[in-house]
Amino acid sequence: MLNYIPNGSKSVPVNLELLTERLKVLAEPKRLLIFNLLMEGVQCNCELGDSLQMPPNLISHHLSKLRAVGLVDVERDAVDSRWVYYSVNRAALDELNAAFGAFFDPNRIQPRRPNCGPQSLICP
Amino acid sequence: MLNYIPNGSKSVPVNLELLTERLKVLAEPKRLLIFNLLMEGVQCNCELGDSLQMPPNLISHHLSKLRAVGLVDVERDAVDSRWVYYSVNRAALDELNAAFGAFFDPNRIQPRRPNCGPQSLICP
DNA sequence: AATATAGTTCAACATACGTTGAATTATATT
DNA sequence: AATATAATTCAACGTATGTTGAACTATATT
Repeated sequence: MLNYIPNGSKSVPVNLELLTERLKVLAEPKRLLIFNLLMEGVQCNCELGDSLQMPPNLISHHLSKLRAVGLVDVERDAVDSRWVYYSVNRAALDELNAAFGAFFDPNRIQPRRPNCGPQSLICP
Repeated sequence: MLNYIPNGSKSVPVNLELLTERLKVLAEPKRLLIFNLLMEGVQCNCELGDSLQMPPNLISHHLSKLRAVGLVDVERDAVDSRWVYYSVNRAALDELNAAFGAFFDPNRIQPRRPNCGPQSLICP
């Protein structure tokens, strides 16, 4: 019902859709650099643009993708609302680490159980 | 020399190029499903195609991308070399987990140190 | 020798996506 | 009121990439 993979889906330990979605957003060189700066606490658009030598509209674009998957939060400055501050969403980061760790856990690796090939008698 | 990011690069704890490269390969729904089956020990092309209901040439294509970044190994059957068996490269998986864990470590999150905005006196 | 099988490679297509420059919004300053 | 500033949105472009069907390679079987 969740998906129609005959064999594989039964033991998938995580929400694969969410994991793929977030990995896709992170798997981009400049976005990963932006995220890295956010991990260090740097936050406003202009700072990111200066540090990474990227135009502000590109920063905006990449940040909107990071926001779309919940990895980054936004807050406007209380004194001068022209400034917006970006930060890593801690809960999403924890979720990401948990999902990634569960999926890529080396202990999940199983030895080959041949259902096919000349050393098997099941498959044609 | 390594790269020309003025501020951000100094404390990046991992090889960002390799991490991005591998995440890019994994951040694709069907490839993640293939990799999931390989974690479970299923290995030959035909099995993957049957389980995921995908044509063998597509399986080949995705597996070649997983191989290209070292995450998957290939071995031909000793008895009948028409069959090829795919497996997760344990060393690469460990590397991936180490890099991911180091980069997305929640302890890396720092509070904002304003270099910009109205609450700062440095930046215009 | 001829046929079948497992898998790969190739060419072509459609779509997704990062990048760019200009226009736009919203707030603050003069 | 007019100008400046921080950021976003929009339209357009070029490239990258997943998908498909057919051709091809290599090995095994009859």
